[in-house]
Amino acid sequence: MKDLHIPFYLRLRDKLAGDIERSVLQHHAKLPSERELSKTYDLNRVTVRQALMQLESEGLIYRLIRRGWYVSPPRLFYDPSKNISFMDNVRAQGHVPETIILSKSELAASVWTNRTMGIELGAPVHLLRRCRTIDGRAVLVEHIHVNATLCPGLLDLPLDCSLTALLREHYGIRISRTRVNMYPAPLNGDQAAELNVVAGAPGLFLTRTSYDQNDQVVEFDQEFWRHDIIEIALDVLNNAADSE
Amino acid sequence: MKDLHIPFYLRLRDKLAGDIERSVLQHHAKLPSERELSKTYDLNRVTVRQALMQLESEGLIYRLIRRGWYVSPPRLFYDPSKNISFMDNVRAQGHVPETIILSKSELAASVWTNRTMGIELGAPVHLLRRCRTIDGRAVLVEHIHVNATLCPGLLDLPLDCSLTALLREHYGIRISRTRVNMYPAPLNGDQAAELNVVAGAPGLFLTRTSYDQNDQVVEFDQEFWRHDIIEIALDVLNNAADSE
DNA sequence: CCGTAATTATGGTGTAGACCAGTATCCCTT
DNA sequence: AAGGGATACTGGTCTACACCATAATTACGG
Repeated sequence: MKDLHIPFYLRLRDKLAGDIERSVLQHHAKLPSERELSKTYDLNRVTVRQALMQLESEGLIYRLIRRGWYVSPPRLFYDPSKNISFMDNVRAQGHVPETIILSKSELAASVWTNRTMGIELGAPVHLLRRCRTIDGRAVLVEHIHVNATLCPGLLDLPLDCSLTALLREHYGIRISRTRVNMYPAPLNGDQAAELNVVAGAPGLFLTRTSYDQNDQVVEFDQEFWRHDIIEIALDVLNNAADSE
Repeated sequence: MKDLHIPFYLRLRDKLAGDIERSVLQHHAKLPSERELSKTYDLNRVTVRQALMQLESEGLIYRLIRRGWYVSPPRLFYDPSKNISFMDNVRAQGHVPETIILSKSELAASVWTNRTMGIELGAPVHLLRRCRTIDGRAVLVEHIHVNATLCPGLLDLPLDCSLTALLREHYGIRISRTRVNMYPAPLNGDQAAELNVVAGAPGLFLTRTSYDQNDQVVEFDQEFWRHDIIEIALDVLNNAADSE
């Protein structure tokens, strides 16, 4: 026998999801306050929040911390197998991208840097932290580590565009291959603050390890995305002998 | 001035995360019950659950519905750009995969099927629902739609292995390219039940659209993954003219 | 008219308690 | 020894309330 009872928080979820689908609520529209929803649907505020957080995890709504809940716009497509820059990709889909430099510094390679990048302990490393926005909304923060021995003075160049282009044009470094890793993970402390979300909000963690012609790690990039911003999409061409 | 106050639920999170990292708690080990944690750390059960759900969303722990919370094992690597079958991929990483047929049926193409697969309305479509496990634990359910006109009788063949192999060997169909899409999304109702998780638990939604030599959609696969199971990893080779 | 201070409203965090629906266990009966 | 039923326990859902920090708004004073 099936359980036909649907919890209140899922019913409210369905109601609101329906309103969004039928465009009763437009993109970036503000939802009523939690207390107001609580009153109109005669539910406890805790239950209302359960429904809202459900919708958030589905990517249908997002929140501005201590300000309210808003309807999410459609996702941005991202193809990790292609080397299209963030700026170009966003523009190609009809939106306005922006890059904000949060901080830049040079530090000595730690044990961790040695492990992930193969840079000898104490050697100089550039650390660049940037925030990217789409249509004025912060969608990701990134921490970029660059082997400073290969590109001294990099941080004095204009850093609000493609780093790969800078490396190629100013230092003759060509990225031959890039390793991309990603998995869903919540945004914590610092990243959450930059993105104006509550600590622990769902996110997508993506790393990019770029190797040069000599198979040396030039750049190690950690990207913390809001989870509801992107949809990963790639085309796979099938070679002769494969199984699935 | 920074806010130095750390909420109780995050402190408990940190404590438990530390225990897991230092292997005080082993993989698949059961955590104390919510009420017990509530008592030992002198916190309300709601607050304890907040910490547990935080750890769940980070992929550090998972839950068996109404049974308890357990420590997650490491993630499985998955390269969407390669055509390695689930079975091979799991085995290659030292685990035991299994495929369970949930249901199989033939139905007439709906409007939705027409849109996504380009099959004319009313034409026959095979629908296969499977569940995949790793070391005995259900990790994903998949709904596979196959253009039945191209492969009559497919459902009478053994379906617990690679479909692509069946299509090639029995029908001479070769998949020339596959479109892979994915984004984080919670598991709802049916999928959640199959995976023994609570409705709304975090997940990863992945679709695979396979085209044959004539660029016709042969197979449309929807996969609902537990979010903590996989890490997507792929290598990108850089061509001559790219930006980032 | 503008800038600032006070007020109000909002979401974020937390407590205490309750009931329900499944799971696991143990004990009793056969 | 095996089966079955009562029972304790677990997580899942929900209420009612409270307090805080910050955002938005209003009121006030120069």
